[in-house]
Amino acid sequence: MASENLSIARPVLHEQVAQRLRQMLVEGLIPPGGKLNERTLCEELSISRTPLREAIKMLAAEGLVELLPNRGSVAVQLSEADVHHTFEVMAGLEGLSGELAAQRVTEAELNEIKALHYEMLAAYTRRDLSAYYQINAAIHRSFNAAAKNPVLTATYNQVNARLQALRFRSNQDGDKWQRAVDEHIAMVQALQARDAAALRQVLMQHLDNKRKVVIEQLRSAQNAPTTDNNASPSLTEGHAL
Amino acid sequence: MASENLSIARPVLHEQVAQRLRQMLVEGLIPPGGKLNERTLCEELSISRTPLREAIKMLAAEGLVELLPNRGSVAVQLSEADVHHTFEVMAGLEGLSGELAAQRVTEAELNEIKALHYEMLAAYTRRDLSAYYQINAAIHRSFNAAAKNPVLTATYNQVNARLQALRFRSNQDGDKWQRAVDEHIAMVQALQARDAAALRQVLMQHLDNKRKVVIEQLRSAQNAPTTDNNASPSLTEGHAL
DNA sequence: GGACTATTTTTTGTATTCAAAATACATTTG
DNA sequence: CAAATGTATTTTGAATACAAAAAATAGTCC
Repeated sequence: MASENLSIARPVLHEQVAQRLRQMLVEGLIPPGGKLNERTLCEELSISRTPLREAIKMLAAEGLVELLPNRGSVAVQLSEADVHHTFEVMAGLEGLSGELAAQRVTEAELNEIKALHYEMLAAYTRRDLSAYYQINAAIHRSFNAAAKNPVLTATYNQVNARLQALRFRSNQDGDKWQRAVDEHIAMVQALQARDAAALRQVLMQHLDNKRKVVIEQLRSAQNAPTTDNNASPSLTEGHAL
Repeated sequence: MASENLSIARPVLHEQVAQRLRQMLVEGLIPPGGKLNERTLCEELSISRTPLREAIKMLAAEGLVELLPNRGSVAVQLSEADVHHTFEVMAGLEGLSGELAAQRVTEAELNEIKALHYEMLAAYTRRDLSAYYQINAAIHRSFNAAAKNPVLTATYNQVNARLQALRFRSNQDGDKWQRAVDEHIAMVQALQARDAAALRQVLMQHLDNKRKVVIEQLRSAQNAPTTDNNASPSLTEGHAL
């Protein structure tokens, strides 16, 4: 868990395949609930079934796919309760991340976060949703990095990956977007003040609001299902976390 | 993620193997840093390499083993920093568990926890460490169950599994054991009062203290290494969480 | 004798093969 | 025609076979 290898990464097939499959799941190329046909995927990726199956087992352990004994595997399809629970855990992890970041953030890191924050405000002012998302994600990564706990980062990323596959797009609504931005302002203030409790509070609230938006969207998407070729309640493109 | 099957569970080999390997890792049959020789394990478990390798990939995704490209896999050996970081995450998850449990615990659950608590006090009074551990684990499971968040439970268990392989034995010291018991008393009080913030605080403090004890033991074990046949810093038997 | 290299052996990674289960399809029967 | 049953096909599960890399061993040279 500590040994890092600096030599040029020679590709290990099952690792490459896992990475590729993760991408396909997050990008919705394999929709939630969609089946992972081994033969088809082997042909698409030009590999044999052995490394493919090994990769699928890894994704199953990560909670991205579900194994159905003797019936293959499908991309996880989170129920509304699942989404609720997952966001609760994400909020807890974000809160912890904030607490630790407030204690451990360096001046340089704080400065970079502030810079990103202003970039985000710019994107918001322009109502540039795409740029906003990218910067938003970068800010969250920076908070995580400032917390300086690789186990937390890994756990966070793993849980987050399941939500990414939902491909929701929050902050469509102007009101909620404004609120999210307000929360971001409070975050930076709390971080600068090194106020762990406050930062935790803001981050958890932030995630809580995001959860509400996502569940709301999930519901409306369920009521008005799109004419999707493959059965899936996936929403529009874009990653909101 | 939601579908449950009540039909007779037919064993799936890679799943069985993964379970068996987890057991071997937690029980120290495969010591931290120990190599997982595929041929040997195949013979021991009377299976072919395919399901074994699939199981190993799952354990790697769970963070219990590390994959060394072209060189097989080894049981993770947590550095002191790793242990520190892992406990930090555990504390965050426990804290969240407590917060949710305080909000959601039923009277029946609370009652059972109180019963377990008194059993624990009995075990402590008798200085019955083995019984204490078992009851302690049951109490923590009950808290988790009361939180009613399966994602949290799964995440908690996965992170916890890595620590289990350390096989440490805290509370040897009378003073620290007393403190742990005091914390347990505070836990039950906070839960009964449905005081989420207080329960979170106590649980995080509890984990924090446990972390200190474990790291202390890790250090003393490193300084005075036992005449172990296989290279491993594993301590005495017993699971302290 | 020690360090280096060549060769053998072992071990891991991947592909292929075989077996079993599930699904799809066709046929029969009420 | 619908339901049920039997058969063929597909798909998954597991074992074996083959290839490549790493480790171990032996031999050579200085």
